[in-house]
Amino acid sequence: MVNELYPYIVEFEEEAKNPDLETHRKRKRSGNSDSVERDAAQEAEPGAGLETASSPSQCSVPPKKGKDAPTKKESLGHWSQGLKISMQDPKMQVYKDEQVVVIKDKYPKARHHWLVLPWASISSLRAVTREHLELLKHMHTVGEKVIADFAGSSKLRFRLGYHAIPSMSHVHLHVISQDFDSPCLKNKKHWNSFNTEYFLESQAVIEMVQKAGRVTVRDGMPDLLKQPLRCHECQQLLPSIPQLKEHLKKHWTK
DNA sequence: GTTCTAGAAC
DNA sequence: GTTCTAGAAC
Repeated sequence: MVNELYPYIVEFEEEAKNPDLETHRKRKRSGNSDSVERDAAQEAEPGAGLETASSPSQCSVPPKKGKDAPTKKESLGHWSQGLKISMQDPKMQVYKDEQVVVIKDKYPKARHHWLVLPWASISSLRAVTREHLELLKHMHTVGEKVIADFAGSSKLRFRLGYHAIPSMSHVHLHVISQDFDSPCLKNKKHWNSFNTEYFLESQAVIEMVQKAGRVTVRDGMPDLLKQPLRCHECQQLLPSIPQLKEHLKKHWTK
């Protein structure tokens, strides 16, 4: 049986956390300089991004009047589409029901870090309307259930929320414990994306959709990622990521 | 989103 | 000299 959305298999590159892989850490770069932020700020484009460069069976995609036809190698092969693929992988799925699926973040920024994704293709919060309200509430509820099921006995605090300008396509709710004890947390952008207003509380997003019918974000979000590093527990300023990470240890409940 | 690395910061 | 950050990745 053919999966219409994902007609070909994309292999995930396993991250080199395995010491055995150390010797061939060098790998081809697959860089793409397209601006992610601008991309995320645009409206959803239904139908776009489902074709592949090497798909013999799907020859004719309705050509979008001349200009920005899908000329470049992108779409599903592009890193920003990775969630669409991960969420389909049973090995990644921690929970699923008719509306949503939960996977572990591939590069967790804390001891517990999950993503709740709807099966429905919603590119980002920009595309969210009141008709998605119940879905957003369900995503939140499922997030809380996953916490209860997998970290219920821990005393860790959790937050649920969305990045104001996500890098990855497909709406995803972050469910993340507040220890931020993870080797994948490496830079200022990582920290500030979860510890400034760049992180939009799920509850606030739900209320915004309820009241305004859509999600709007204040200007200057990219600048928030460059703000000085401040401890989320005691507000202390730290001069570098290594020093922040060392500081965080004193708040651990371990 | 990550990796890699030049050169700034210490 | 070493640590650390920040920008490119065709």
